[in-house]
Amino acid sequence: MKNGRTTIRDVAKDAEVSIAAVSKVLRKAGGISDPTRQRIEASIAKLNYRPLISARGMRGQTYNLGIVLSDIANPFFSEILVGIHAVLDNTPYQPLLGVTMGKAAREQALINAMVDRQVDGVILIAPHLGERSLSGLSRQMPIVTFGYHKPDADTFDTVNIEDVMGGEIAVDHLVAGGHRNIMMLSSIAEPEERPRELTGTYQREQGYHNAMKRAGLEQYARVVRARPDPDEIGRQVRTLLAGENRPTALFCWADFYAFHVLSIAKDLGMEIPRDLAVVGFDNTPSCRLKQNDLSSVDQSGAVLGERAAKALIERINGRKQAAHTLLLPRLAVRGSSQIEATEHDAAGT
Amino acid sequence: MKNGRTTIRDVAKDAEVSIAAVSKVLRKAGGISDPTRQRIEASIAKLNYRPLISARGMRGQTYNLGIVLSDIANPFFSEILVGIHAVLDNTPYQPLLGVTMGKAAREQALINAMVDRQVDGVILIAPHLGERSLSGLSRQMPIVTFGYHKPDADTFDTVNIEDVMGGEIAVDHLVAGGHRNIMMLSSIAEPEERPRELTGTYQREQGYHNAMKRAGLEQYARVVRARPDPDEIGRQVRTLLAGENRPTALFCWADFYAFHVLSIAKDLGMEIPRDLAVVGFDNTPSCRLKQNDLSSVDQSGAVLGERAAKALIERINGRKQAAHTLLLPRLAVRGSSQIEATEHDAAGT
DNA sequence: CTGAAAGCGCTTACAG
DNA sequence: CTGAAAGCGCTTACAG
Repeated sequence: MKNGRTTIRDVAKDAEVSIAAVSKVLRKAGGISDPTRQRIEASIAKLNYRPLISARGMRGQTYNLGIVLSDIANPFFSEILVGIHAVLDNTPYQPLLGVTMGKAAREQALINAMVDRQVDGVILIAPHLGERSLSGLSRQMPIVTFGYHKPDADTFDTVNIEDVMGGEIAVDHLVAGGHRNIMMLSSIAEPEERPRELTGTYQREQGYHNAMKRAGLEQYARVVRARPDPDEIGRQVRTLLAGENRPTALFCWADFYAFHVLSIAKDLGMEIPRDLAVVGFDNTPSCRLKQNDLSSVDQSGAVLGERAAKALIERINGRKQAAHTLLLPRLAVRGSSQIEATEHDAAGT
Repeated sequence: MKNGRTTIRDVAKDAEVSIAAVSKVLRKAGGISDPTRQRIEASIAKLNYRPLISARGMRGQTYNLGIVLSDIANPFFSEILVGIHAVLDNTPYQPLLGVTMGKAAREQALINAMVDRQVDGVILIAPHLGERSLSGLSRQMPIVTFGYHKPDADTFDTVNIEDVMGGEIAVDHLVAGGHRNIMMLSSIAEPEERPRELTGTYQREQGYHNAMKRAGLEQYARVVRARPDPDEIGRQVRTLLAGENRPTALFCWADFYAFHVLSIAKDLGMEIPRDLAVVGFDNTPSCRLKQNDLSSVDQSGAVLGERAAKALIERINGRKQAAHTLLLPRLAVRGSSQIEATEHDAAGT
């Protein structure tokens, strides 16, 4: 009698039925006559009864879904969460968010914590785990990943955008603007279990190389990588912009990096896009601010989140084969890559 | 035998003791001889045993802590989470994040979900609930709030910064810079249960008024409020800057609003700080970017998060009287409010 | 359709 | 110090 909380027994007594009958109504399990069901539903409402999750967990589902992400500060990830919430809002499922703060060890600890809490399934956003860990985990519970390019995975679902194409359209746009010396600013993480080839970042690099090759600009192709740390980004970009073969255009794997590029360029007295054209990735809301006015490859976080949540619920409801979703990116052109560009006339240029 | 998960019974068998003994070791409950304890600990490690949270929840603690926040995209809130994580990292407690997306109804639903999941306590970040709901909730479990100015609450703890002082030092700084027509851009939310007087936003408005009065500028004092929506902020600010008594300086209740002000000012061809000085609040990382270069009232999110987490754990461990923490803000001066200012020479001016 | 009973994996008095 | 037993609030076969 925890805090005098209303239990299934109280409801059964009030509706004058067995607790088994109440349980069946709760789970919409059928095998209940209409009048009985209505009586039970009335008692549930009257007593404001909500089942205790621990007790359910001892036998059945917890209706908890684990959401694991590395960086809660990333606005793009927030949009994914919005999409996930939109799907979950009308379901009994409750998201349990876990943040790894970029530490791979915390990711494993967090997943263990979620297993211990018997989540019904988990969405991993840009996971750092390797394939073995992931497929091991997927034997225990349904899994959907985002930002993990493994379209042949057969024990878990993936949701991604075509990151290769994202890199390509960014570079194509810069090439069309007359740029030849186009460089890419990418990211690098600590050594980790996951093969780098599976990350969106790597795929974007591939897209960059593809487009440079196609444009006959292979000799200009150069990728610089920095850890997601303002100081290191600063060092790399300053070196880059002070160097001999200083680029006229820079494709950044994420808006976050691009904003730092804009900051450094401004600090160096450079004018954007005259002295340097910049294109980011994610099309986060800050891109629209005039002080940034950043062109960016758009991937709809909300749509991605919705797809991931739907896939997970399908899995929980019994789907056995893997489903792999691949969405297409589009480019939002703004002033950082096009003189006198606005979002409107950009298309006409 | 869920997935063949290792249970307390397996450990007991391996260590050749009773499950009660294992339980005592798990909870560090004492009443176990040293050799027995060591044998049990060895078995736990050997079998990689972790207790099932649901089963613990049926009798004792879940070691889950609820963290409820409105907006996961707010970088300041992310910093609070960093602080919370820092404290929790070396404890058995696991944070369960819930996001209300600014909807008061979701806040109540989320709290219910956490009650159903038997969290040992909850940290509410800028809650929308009224006092009755909060004190009712605090009878069920330990509660710590942030951004809820209720220093006389006796059933829950509060952690805050001195928001009134925050408003004052922002305005004092602008007054010292020669400004007289200083306005404030504040926020307004949908009607809600919580009295507005308890919010940091309101307290910042009070600080604004205090400082204006002290400087003899009462006749200039004017607060404009906008919902946290880019379009509405845009409308309000454009009206403001086009009006007769257009301000020479604007104090914004949050950096997010200030960034939009910078964007609009740029769009209107205004020069910052010559045509308009701007001061924000929170000192989020983007303030440092040169395209923003935004002066801002600093409240250390990480410290606030640590304090909140520590207070909650103290409560869980038995503290009965309320504890109220009040931290002091400081101003980070940058170019948006001071000509030729850098973070270094600002102090000398 | 309906309900009595077993049992999930722990914790907590309690007896030895 | 040690362990047998009751019980937390549900779900799940199973019998009627």
